[in-house]
Amino acid sequence: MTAKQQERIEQMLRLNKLSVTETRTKMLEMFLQSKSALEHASFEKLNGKAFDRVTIYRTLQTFLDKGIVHKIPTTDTSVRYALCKSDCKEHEHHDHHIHFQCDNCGSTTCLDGTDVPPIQLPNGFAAKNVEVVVSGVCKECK
Amino acid sequence: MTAKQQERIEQMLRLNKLSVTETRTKMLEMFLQSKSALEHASFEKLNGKAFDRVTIYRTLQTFLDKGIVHKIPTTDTSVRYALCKSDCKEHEHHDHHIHFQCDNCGSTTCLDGTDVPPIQLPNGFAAKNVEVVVSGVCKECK
DNA sequence: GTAACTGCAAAATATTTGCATCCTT
DNA sequence: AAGGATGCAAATATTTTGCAGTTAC
Repeated sequence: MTAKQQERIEQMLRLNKLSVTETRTKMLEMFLQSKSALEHASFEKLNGKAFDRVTIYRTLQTFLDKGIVHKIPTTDTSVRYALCKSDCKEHEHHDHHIHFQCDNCGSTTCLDGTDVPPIQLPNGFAAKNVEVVVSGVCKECK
Repeated sequence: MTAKQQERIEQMLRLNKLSVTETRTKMLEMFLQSKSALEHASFEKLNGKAFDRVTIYRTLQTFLDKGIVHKIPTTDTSVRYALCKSDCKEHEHHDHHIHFQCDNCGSTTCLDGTDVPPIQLPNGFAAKNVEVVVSGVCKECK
């Protein structure tokens, strides 16, 4: 990890009033380095020293609470997480981007440059958040 | 259950080469009567005789395999199911409608009349299916 | 030093599998 | 009668909780 990245991670944690620990730093490092969304299992099967199962659950929950990561909806039971953009605040997410799930390699990617089109809802429904999950074949697998 | 509904359910099952059993009939009846999507737990907490846990798992999987129901993506771990339109075939779903998840009552609804807008993907990605999940406050809770 | 974080053990939940029995065709 | 469907028991897998020891500030 570069000094710059280390700095960035520490800042993310401090901004959210979280102490800088080894587990949190390494998990955030994984998020920053990964092109696709991560799931609980991603953190368990590390080469070398793995994280404790329980700590992973708790750390992911903390990151969610603070708005550092967001969950990505899936049709399988797996829950996937990805880093939020910098303008997400606690309990106030602004992730208006599209998620892409590859049927071939199973990876989930946030397509940051792609906007979610406006959705027309029936009368009586008030939209607060829109999630778009496109599935198909990703760039790498094509 | 009306005779007409009974007839409809039997037809759904026969069309998919499934034998008409009490569990399947009652579960389909629940799907037909429910305005919102159902989850595993919905079938467990029935007044009166409940279904066996394992049978529910197996029946939902069978319905999925045959294209009778589809899964709805969620950000919590819960998996929800809703009836497919009649033109869904085995392993070939055509559910291009929007799902609405209420933050207040937790219900998930299929908005059948609402179309999914075309999504522009980055180069290299090939879309096969698009899922849109809007969350907010539903008609009933407003 | 204190509060927050982690790791182990164990409890609570959720899901899957095997097999004997029962029901639909 | 035969194959499929169900229900029970038990094996797995997943998630949560409690608590004692450790680390960050």
